[in-house]
Amino acid sequence: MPELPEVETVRRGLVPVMEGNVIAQALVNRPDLRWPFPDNMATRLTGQPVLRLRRRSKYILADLESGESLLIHLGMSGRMLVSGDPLGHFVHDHPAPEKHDHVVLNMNTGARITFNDPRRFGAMDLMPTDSAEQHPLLASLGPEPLGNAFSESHLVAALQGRNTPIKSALLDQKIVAGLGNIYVCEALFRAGIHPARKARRISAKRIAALVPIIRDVLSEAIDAGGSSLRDFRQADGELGYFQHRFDVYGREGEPCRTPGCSDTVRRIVQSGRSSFYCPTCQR
DNA sequence: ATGGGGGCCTGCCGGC
DNA sequence: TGCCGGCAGGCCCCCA
Repeated sequence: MPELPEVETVRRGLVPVMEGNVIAQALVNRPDLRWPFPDNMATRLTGQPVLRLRRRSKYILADLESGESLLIHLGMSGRMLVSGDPLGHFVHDHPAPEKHDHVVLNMNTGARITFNDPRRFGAMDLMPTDSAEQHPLLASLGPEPLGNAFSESHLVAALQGRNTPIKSALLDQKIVAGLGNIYVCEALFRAGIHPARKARRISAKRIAALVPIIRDVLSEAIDAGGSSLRDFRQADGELGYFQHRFDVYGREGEPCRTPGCSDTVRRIVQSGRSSFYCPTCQR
């Protein structure tokens, strides 16, 4: 159930296993996830050296020597399991296959990467590396929140006149890429902004303050993922799931963490999604 | 153009 | 114990 920090954690975990190594064999166990896999995906992956692993928003891109890039999206329930890694970072033995193991990549090093996704909201696709940005899933994405293009002036301009709740606006991947429900809730808590407040009713000053807060929330989560990744290496090789301490997300009815605040975290539903917030601290 | 809602899937959890 | 409704962190598509 990954947002940007979880995807980045998965990418970092895959780098030592994939980058510079060859996909000796790709096994594709069903014709599709959310969408059909591209024609001959297994053939187009098999034998390919992986030059580089990149991330754009919540997507991982593996650049192959053939000039194609493999796009990986984990959807809501996608997981990457690494086993048989000769570097010793992950479990050495290959575990028994499990339900929902949809794609398996056997590397020339003996490492195996298994993509497991029960809900199948995930996706894989292949496209030319040199036009990857034009891929339909990537073409209309807004700036990376940890990059220079995500500036205070960008966010102020993007929210200008928008009549939608700030919560919905920050979930809009065209405005800023990579945020999901959890980190939007967390960022709005830190910024002291009520999730239902209309974007156009928030002062430019408060919008601008959101930019470093969003960066901090995501960076801290990535750091937390990096530290727990070491634990997973000793455990079962699973990448991307880690416990992180949230201030409001999933804490309905529990005390607000703001020092001196005696209120409790509330939950409201916006566009069918839960929003968690403190009514005293967020206006 | 913008904003809101439905739908895709399976698994899990709490209540009866 | 079993069944059922509600819920889940993403994203696309359609409609007003």
